Amino acid sequence: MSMDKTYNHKEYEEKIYKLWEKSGAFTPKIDPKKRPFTIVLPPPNASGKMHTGNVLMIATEDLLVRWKRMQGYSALWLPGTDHAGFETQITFERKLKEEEKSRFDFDRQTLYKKIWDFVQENKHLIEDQIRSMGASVDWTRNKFTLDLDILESVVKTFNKMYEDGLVYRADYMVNYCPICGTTFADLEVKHKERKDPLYYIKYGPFVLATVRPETKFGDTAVAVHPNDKRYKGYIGKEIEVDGLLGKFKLKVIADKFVDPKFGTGVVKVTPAHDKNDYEAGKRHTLEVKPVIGLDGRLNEKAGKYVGLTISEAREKVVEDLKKYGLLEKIDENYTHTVAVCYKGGHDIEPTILPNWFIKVESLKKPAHDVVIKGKVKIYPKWQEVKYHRWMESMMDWPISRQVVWGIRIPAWYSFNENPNLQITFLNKDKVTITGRLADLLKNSSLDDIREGLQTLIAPGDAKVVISDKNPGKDYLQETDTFDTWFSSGQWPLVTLGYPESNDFKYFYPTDVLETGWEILRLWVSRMIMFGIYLTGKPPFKDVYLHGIVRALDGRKMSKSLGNVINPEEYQAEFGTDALRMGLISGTANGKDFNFPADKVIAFRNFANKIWNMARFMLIMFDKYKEDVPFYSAELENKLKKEDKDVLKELENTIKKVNTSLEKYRFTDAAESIYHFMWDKLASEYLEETKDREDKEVSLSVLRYVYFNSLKLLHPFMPFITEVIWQELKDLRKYPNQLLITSSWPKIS
RNA sequence: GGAUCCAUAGCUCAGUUGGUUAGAGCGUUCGGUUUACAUCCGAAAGGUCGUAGGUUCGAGUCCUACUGGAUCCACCA
Repeated sequence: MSMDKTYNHKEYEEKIYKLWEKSGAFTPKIDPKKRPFTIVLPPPNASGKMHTGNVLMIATEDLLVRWKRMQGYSALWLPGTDHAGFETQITFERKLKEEEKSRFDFDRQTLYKKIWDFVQENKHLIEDQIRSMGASVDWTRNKFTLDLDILESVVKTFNKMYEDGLVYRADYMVNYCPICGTTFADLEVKHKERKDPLYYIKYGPFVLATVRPETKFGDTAVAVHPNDKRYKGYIGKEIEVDGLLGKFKLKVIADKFVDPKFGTGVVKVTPAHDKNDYEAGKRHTLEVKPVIGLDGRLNEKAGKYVGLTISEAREKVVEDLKKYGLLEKIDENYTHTVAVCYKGGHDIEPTILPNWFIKVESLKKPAHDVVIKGKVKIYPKWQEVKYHRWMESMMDWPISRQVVWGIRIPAWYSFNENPNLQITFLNKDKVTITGRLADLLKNSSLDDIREGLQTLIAPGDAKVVISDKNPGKDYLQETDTFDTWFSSGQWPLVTLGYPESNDFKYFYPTDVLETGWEILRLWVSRMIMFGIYLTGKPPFKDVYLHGIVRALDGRKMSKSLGNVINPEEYQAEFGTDALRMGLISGTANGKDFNFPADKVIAFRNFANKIWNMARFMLIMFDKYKEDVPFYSAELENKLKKEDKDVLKELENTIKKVNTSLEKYRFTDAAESIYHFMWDKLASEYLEETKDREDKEVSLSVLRYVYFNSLKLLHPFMPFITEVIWQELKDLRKYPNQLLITSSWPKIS
């Protein structure tokens, strides 16, 4: 008898985790006699740190897996980490900056190697945190999104899609961030409200309003609304404009996208740097004239303004417009929303670039159907609407990213056929050189270029070979990498060793995909598309979407607001079990919720409560052990009313927990165990046993009910329940048994 | 502009198909050294369920409008 008065989680958690892992409980066998139950862990960022969302995710999935494992399933929870393209590269570049370096100081393979090392150094941090959370994941099957076998599999899928005619390359108006040097998907662009000056500038016979005077060098038309009487006479005509670079002529077009009420009802059209204008340009076959380069600076078409950044150019252009009397007025109180990239919050510069695309038309229909037909169920049900709306409106998917840290697209350009490749590379003297490939080859060898290659931009009509290997010695590989979601979209397949492995055959399709609702479209929809495309089967049966854990003030956690909650502090102070249970019961139906600090405390208290129940049992059994039989049917005729009551209530609790978990109503399950154990078992029944003469009956019932309660509670609070299970070894029929692999309580 | 969700005790939230005195945790007040636990025990206070209508024998729960808040999508030259 050596239990302290209070439960000290720090003393036990690590030990217990090792006990579980060593026992092999985390590693399910392929057993034809058992039914498989599979969850693939949504891989956290390999170089990141645990945040509250991860904790909720792990708590929820561990709960499901432990429950199924105890029910006798061959339960696999497959862990892994994500290379997290952008995020990691940005983190790494911040590190480089501290060393007064930047990504431009390295060729792409050196940079890749450096990031690889950086991630490998940090990967164990997140993995250790997953361990400390008590996650019963199978570490023997641990994966990383850039593991060789994963990489091969992802590339193979791309090849197959290419052969199936689902891949194409096209010029596209992309959301380009000049600071990050890469494009962002529409979903990754955020809209921010901001006040910017609105300039009214003279434009030939017109005055028009714009916030972006610096793009005027790329204007190829002026547009008005077709019904706008003020300008009817001009439609279809050419006007002459006095510009900062001299006189030029522009066509006046009529298009409904113009809002006659905005400004003066006249709009300059810049197809190369505005989405609307680009679309309008296509309708009216306007010239597309880019004036801003990928470095975010004005190019030679901007004449004397060449080389200025966007903001510098805006300032200078406005100044000059004033000087030449071309600026009519400035509205300083104009508020509009601007597109910014979701990583750094930098302004997005819409830009035309050739990009790799996936045709989604044939993929999205079946992926939509499986949800409509209920082959894939989304919980909570009300989130399903978001899925339908997305599947209805999904457009072709741009999958290329201009970052190094990712899976390189297996496309190859031969130098013979593509002399116009735009190349940037570091030569042997570490000098950055940019130019047409054919020109560069006059001074450098192809090998030097390949060695020092940083980026390659192939024209839209480039001749390309898709191959997982270098097709010949005069080829250069595409420098773009896959969108992270392209590879993680195949995660349930590739982690299980698709298509041939025994694991794949046994564990696929998986059972539950559990994740936050914010990546329903980015990730879940893509997994369903890939799953059906490659195997004919959706990759999971149920999707459970948890809410977002917000800060204590009800707002989203963000570094800039300074309201981020570090889960580790709660974990250290109140214990992992309390933190997990607090989060699990913080929300009932997948809605967003504020971090439930008071519930964490409540469950710490609860942990202590059941701890002390165990102490009480030790004391009692120390006294009466020999006289107390294990509970069985033979005792039934000796039972008193309170015995029958507590047994009945245990049954009800088991039922309640089962049905709640089947419906993913975790809070309901948690609350019913909590109230049963505290209010019924501890406050009522246990008190009654103190006065009972027939200790052999009451203690037998108490032990039976208590142990079954521990089992029910185990998936929610795994550490303390297992600790008690071990502490009470001598009170159990099978002292060597672990709670984690014990059997789930049955209803008689 | 399109859409979704939310509004219940001081705080954070439950309340699943409309059905008896609306619940929990935390907090508050009062009282407890009963040998498992003060991270405990006992008791109490506290809600016209955002506002206004409607459907119904009956509405926190369904419908309409409004007010306030959150979020998503699209877009703003």
